[in-house]
Amino acid sequence: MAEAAPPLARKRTAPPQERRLQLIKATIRCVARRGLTDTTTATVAGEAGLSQGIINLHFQSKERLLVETLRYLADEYKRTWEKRLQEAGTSPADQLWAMVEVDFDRPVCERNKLAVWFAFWGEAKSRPTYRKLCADRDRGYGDALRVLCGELARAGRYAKVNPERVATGLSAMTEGLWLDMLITPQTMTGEQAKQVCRAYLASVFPQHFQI
Amino acid sequence: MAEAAPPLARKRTAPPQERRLQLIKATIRCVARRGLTDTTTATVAGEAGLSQGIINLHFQSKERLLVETLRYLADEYKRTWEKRLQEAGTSPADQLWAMVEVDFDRPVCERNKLAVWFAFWGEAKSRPTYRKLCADRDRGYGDALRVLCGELARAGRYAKVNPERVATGLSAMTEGLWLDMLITPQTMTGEQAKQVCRAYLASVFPQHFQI
Amino acid sequence: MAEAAPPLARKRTAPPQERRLQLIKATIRCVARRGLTDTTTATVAGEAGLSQGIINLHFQSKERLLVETLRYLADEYKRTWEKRLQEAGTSPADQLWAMVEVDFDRPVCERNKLAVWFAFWGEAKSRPTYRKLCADRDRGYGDALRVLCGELARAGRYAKVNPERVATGLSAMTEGLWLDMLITPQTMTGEQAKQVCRAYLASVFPQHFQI
Amino acid sequence: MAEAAPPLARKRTAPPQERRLQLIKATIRCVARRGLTDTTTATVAGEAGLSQGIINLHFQSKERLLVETLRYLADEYKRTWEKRLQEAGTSPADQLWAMVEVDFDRPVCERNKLAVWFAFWGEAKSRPTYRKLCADRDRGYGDALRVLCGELARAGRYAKVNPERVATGLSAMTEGLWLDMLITPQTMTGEQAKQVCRAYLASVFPQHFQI
DNA sequence: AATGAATGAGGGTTCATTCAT
DNA sequence: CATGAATGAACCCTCATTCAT
Repeated sequence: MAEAAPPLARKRTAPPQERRLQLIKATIRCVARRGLTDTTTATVAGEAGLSQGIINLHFQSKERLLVETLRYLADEYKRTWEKRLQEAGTSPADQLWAMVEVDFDRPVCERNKLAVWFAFWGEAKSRPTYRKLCADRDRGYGDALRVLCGELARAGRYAKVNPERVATGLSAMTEGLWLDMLITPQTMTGEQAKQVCRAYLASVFPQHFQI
Repeated sequence: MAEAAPPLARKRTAPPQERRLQLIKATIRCVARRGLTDTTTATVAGEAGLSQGIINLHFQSKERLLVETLRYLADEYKRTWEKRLQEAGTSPADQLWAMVEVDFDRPVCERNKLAVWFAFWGEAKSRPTYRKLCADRDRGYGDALRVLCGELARAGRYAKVNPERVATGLSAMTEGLWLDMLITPQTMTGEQAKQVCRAYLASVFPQHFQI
Repeated sequence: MAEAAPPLARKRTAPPQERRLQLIKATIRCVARRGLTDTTTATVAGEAGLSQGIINLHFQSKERLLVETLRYLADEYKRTWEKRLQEAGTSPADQLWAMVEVDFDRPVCERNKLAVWFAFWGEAKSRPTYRKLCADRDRGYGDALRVLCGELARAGRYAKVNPERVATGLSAMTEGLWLDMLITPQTMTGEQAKQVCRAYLASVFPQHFQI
Repeated sequence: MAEAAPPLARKRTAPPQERRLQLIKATIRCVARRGLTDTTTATVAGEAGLSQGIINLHFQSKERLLVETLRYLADEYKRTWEKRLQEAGTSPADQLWAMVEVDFDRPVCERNKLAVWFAFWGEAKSRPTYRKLCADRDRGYGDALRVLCGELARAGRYAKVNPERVATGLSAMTEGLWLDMLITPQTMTGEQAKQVCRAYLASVFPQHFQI
């Protein structure tokens, strides 16, 4: 997993923030590898190379660890697209494409993380806490997409385009493509997924996107 | 569901096939209401109004019950779109639209069932059995979509359209829209979802779909 | 422990009431043998010759088992003195003495049960539930004692006797004697304890009790 | 308790003897407030305002802390009645009454300490160490009582009085009254308890005690 | 002398499964 | 075919104890 080179002897004690992150990353690997139903505190602690009690020491409960893991993913997601958006310049089309790429590049689009997203979505209906965190992530990304589609539609005189619907459709499409990457990784790669999205954008905004 | 007229008092014994279906339906309600991690055999049996041991009696194990539930959903899905396709006439555009509608109409698109799909997808990475069943469903539907998109592309002289990518994108979009219906049901209904898909089809096949 | 002759093969299933009693008796033995702090659900289940989960099956929680055990002891105590009182005839002195004897005869005064009473008293300050049950037992017995002392005081023209105080003192004395039986069983037996009480009664009601 | 004048900021290090006492007092409060089963090393350390590891540092183990706490109570008890006995003059009756008062005055008779006594008695059957300490306390006090009752019986020509039994009964009575103070504090105060004992003594030694 | 992060054995409890009825 | 009392492995969590600081 290419972790930062650890000190020769693993420290017996570490700053809380570091331990928490270590455990969250172990949780992601664990949920990806075994699913949420087979992820136990022992499993996560073992994956982190730490002892049984460590999770309750740092997170009070397994449930809290899971929530913090979801929050970590959502934060990382947001931080990533906000950064890429800044780097993408000022052209709405470039920005829109940058948003698409975020979804299919690291650090967001690792198969482990996709698996974890689906694991939480799978519990979302019955867990308001999860649902809210998922909804927030969605809304943030979706709003940015809507703004960009709107700008593009006006800029390019795409009279018939309903930016709202295009943004919603694009956002949905990336999530569906994640599912394909999760379920049939051998027939759907990040690059292919980008092309599918590009084809969509090309058909909606033909002046700005070509396949 | 037009069940066979029940006797006045609920039968204490029933044909196995009927009991199995009853338990599968209880499982769907249970997983939707409580999530996979909180779904227990007792919970399902209780939801079905039956006794503790009933699941092992009819399915040997909890795991088998879950697999059969997933299989039931996949079968129902397939049966539904095959039937609608037949009823849709011979126009590729009509057929394509029928396929979209299947995804957002009953019996496929109930919020409970969406929740269950996501629950299984959430475990799919770590459970080859689930993954295979999910992949089969996807492939079946996707293939049909590809054929229809191909026919339409040829029929309409949509030279630039890559039917493969359109089909993949459309299929992904419906799954992503399901997620929206699951996570934010108040901002995404089946009708809205259809319109988002229609907008997509209209931009790809403007001669055949209008918004 | 002189249980009712069991069937040759111990029944695998038993009426709930019977199982509960079996577990309560095992709890008494366990608490007496190991103390409340070292009494675990595993310990009790083992003592009863049953499996781990049995306690939660029949009592929902360890705490409930303990409360029911206390309630059992309190009920048995009450039942026992009420019965003895009836059998003791109508003379207040005889009745009073019967009450004393109850405290130092079976089934109430077994060393195991004394140990359990003290175990609960030891937790009573911090557990209102225990305290209430203990207070109820005390009050019931104390009230009966007060009535009898009052009758005796009037009947015998013991002008200076304050029946309330005598009853309270007598009740306290028996509890303190239980402590002696618990802590130094080799120097305090039930018979000796009775004599101590008798000496007390003889000094208060000399016409009715002789040493 | 006239502690040595503390420095402005609480000392981070203190003489071991002082720390031990501090922890013993914290233990008494803790056991009284939460019971022995819910008293943890963390709880005691927190009550003392000190850190997790402090108990093992000063007492090696939790068990030793508890034993030392019991020993502290027993020592304090002995010191207290020995001192009061000295101050009580030479009249056996006065001395006897002083012994009774010790049991219902500070520092012995605080509800917290009563609770702790009962907590240890509750474990005494299964813990020889506790039982021995309790027995020693009892014996010391009981012996003194026996001597005094004997002196009084001879002095007052109480021919029929068995001093042994009276002493045993009196000692038992005070312990039983402690139980009343513990379980139903609103209906039994130290003063009332003394009166109950006084009534007992008045009936046994009418020339020396009046109600 | 004191801290508090870390450990890991063991606690109460849950739950898939069994089996006598 | 159906029940539900019983089992026991495994879960999450607690807590006495250790040890680097």
